[in-house]
Amino acid sequence: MEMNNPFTTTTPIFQSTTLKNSHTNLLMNMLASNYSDHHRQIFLQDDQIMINNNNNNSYNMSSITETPIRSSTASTMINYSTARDDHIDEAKAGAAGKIKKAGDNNKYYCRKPKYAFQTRSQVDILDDGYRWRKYGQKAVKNNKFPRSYYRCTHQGCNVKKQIQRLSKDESVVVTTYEGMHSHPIDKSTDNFEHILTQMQIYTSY
DNA sequence: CGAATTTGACCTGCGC
DNA sequence: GCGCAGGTCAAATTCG
Repeated sequence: MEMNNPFTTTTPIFQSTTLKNSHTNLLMNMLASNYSDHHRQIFLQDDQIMINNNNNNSYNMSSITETPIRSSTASTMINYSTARDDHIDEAKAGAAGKIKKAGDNNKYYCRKPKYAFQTRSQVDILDDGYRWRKYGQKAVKNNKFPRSYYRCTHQGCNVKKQIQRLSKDESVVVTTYEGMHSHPIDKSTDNFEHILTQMQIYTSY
């Protein structure tokens, strides 16, 4: 399963508006200019996401095992991680890019990219150009705000995202995407500047 | 009336 | 096994 690593795209932010097939990548590129480990650390503490700093391919079963990359030049995008895919790949057990199934060394799940970024925003739902349907909402431990779960409505595209507001800083919204869209963006990108006005990139601390 | 959301039930992994 | 936490399902409800 070939996956696009979003961080490998180095297109400058404002030239990348031509990347109409992935508005998410656009946002990530936009954020890819002001990264610090400190940001990531803050996020990890707030959201209690475990991170695998050793990058030693010892992935957990958990869908939130992290594989940080480009630690010196990445972005306010918080992390890049792997999520368990739906189907099991038994043919390539042990190969890079697979997650070992717990309790069964012969079964490996495929990996999907999973990444998050945080923005300062008055509204929870930022218009990223794709169409989403909400399918769940859960209370989160140690957070007074609920987490909302969305799926891309495009047929055959099972990209998901989660949105939650931080308890410790109510102005910060964390959006986590899982998977890569397999189709063009659903909406015009004309409103991209409107997105920018919704967001204030997290540059303090 | 069809589509989207709400929301409690249900499922799974994990730690004890 | 049991309880907790996070994630998903799906019937009921609301929305456009």
